[in-house]
Amino acid sequence: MLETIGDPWSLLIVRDLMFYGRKSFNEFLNAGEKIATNILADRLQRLESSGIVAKQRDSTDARRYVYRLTEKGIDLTPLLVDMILWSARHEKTAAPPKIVRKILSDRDSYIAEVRKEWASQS
Amino acid sequence: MLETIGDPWSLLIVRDLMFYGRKSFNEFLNAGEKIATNILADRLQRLESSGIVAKQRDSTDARRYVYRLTEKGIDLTPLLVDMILWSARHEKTAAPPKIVRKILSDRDSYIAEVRKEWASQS
DNA sequence: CAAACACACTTGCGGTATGCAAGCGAGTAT
DNA sequence: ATACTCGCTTGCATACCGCAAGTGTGTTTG
Repeated sequence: MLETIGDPWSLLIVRDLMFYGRKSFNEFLNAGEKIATNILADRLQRLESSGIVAKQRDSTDARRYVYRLTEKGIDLTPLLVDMILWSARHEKTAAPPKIVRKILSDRDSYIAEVRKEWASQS
Repeated sequence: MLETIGDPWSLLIVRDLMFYGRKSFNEFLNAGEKIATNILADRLQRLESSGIVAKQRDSTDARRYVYRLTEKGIDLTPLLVDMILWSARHEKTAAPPKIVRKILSDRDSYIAEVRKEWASQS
């Protein structure tokens, strides 16, 4: 658990994947958090080998890979949602207020919504 | 958020505090995870300065300090509970099966229970 | 078709954080 | 008074990280 989740970068990648629709190496890289390329490559590989994300070639551009959440990764949704809630409450959060408000009004249905979005892809 | 939570050791300390009733330096140190003393001292200080735990002298033994969760720390309960659930589902977890079963049957009331236990101390 | 470019990495290097063992000062037990 | 406990602090070797540059494969452009 903590080997995979207890790492800031891994969590950020999962978050980008889950909430922001980012899915390729460059999209993660340019996500504003300034992760180094070697660290990103390493974390993606770990996330893959721990079965949280899956990697496949982009069908439209063969140099590119597409990363997606596995079932195990999708199951992290409640956890990330709780992180967002906690941050919103106790720290100046960077999360979009729109999402925060939505989660605050109904956590469970928001989780169900995220799950539904991913259901088609996995 | 990730500065405080995105660190494995900090999370373990909060967990020990929240679920296992550990509250002194030595109790954290001998919690089986083999954290180094310098790291433990550093993490406790960070947790304190970020307002997640509070430190005070033990009234029965003046060499000892007692650490306890603040309101901000207690609010991490749902998050830790979700971690336990996720681990129980996807990894061979080290969490006591008894607790896991209890959480599985009713997450919200378990969280309320933890909160209640801490209410008296804060 | 060749040259330029994009993408996902990999490598080298200097700096920071970590693990380990030992030590230290204040307080307690004998 | 002496030995011991507790919560650190210090020194040192190793591991990890951030940054910049380079590599190989695949794609676009003239």
